Amino acid sequence: VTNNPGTPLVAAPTIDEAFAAIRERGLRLSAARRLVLEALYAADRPVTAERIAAGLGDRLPRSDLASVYRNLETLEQLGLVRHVHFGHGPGLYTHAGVAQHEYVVCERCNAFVALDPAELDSIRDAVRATSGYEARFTHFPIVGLCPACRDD
Amino acid sequence: VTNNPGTPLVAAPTIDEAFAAIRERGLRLSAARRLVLEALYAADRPVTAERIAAGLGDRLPRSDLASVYRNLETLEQLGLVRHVHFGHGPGLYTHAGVAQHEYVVCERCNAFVALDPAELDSIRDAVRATSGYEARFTHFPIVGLCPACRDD
DNA sequence: TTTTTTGCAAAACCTTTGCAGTTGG
DNA sequence: CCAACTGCAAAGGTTTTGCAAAAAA
Repeated sequence: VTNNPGTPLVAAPTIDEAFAAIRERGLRLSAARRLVLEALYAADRPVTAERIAAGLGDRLPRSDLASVYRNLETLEQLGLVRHVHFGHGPGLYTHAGVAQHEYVVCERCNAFVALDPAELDSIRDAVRATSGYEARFTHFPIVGLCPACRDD
Repeated sequence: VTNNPGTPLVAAPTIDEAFAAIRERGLRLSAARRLVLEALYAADRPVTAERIAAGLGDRLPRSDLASVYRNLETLEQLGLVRHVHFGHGPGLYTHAGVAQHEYVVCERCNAFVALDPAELDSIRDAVRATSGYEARFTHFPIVGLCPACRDD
């Protein structure tokens, strides 16, 4: 099972479409795997593996952290999950059932904005003009100071 | 001893100015501490703490990893050292004896370009216009695909 | 039934911390 | 001399891996 991250089988899948995609790949929809997706769709914002394993603070059944990590990896290969790194600290995972967001994060207070890729095209253009690189802010976001922190 | 990272006592210090800055703060120029700076100035590109402790592959004496980390932190507080995170993997440290570089890194092959902050002003402007955030790419770089990797 | 997946334990990896002994000034 | 610093060892936080038992299809 290999698939490029960011290349979902289904664009912006609902949770049921995600379940179907798992079966279509010949993978099993185990309780633990379903729970990971349920947590991601319930949180609907980037969350840590730890928090998923804790059932989002016991709103859902708890599960084993190692299995959560394994399932997140599998689901990411299927394009059903993505993860992003906000500065130091653990990675944050989201379901792919939203437009493929890119992020701008505050280095100081961790406040973030999630933007549609199209909104960042002017930034991407500026990066391309300056460096020749094709920037993507889905996995590693733009880091800086939010308006509040900028003014101390 | 506290100082904002990125606020060096001396702008773009030579290694000898760095030595002097340590003494001016009442701190000691121990052998281990000198070695950290010598490694950073010898490498002249971002390197891991591990590699510093290994004497850049035995080009310099080896030293203790924990002490290297402690010294890097101290030196960073003095504004003589900075560190940057290129994707996953260990942090990379540089001396501050160059213009305060900002980085653009390839997510795939790790190739990077170090740019002077002024060169990134158009990018910073685009980020400010899009998000209101004041972007800095010194600690967390812009991540994307380099020209070679973009074309597979 | 058979292959995948789980749960637990252990390890891997990077970084920090505690502490007794050493050293720089 | 004495605070600052070191080296070593141990722990902390995040993620991965090995393996026998359990469960999905």
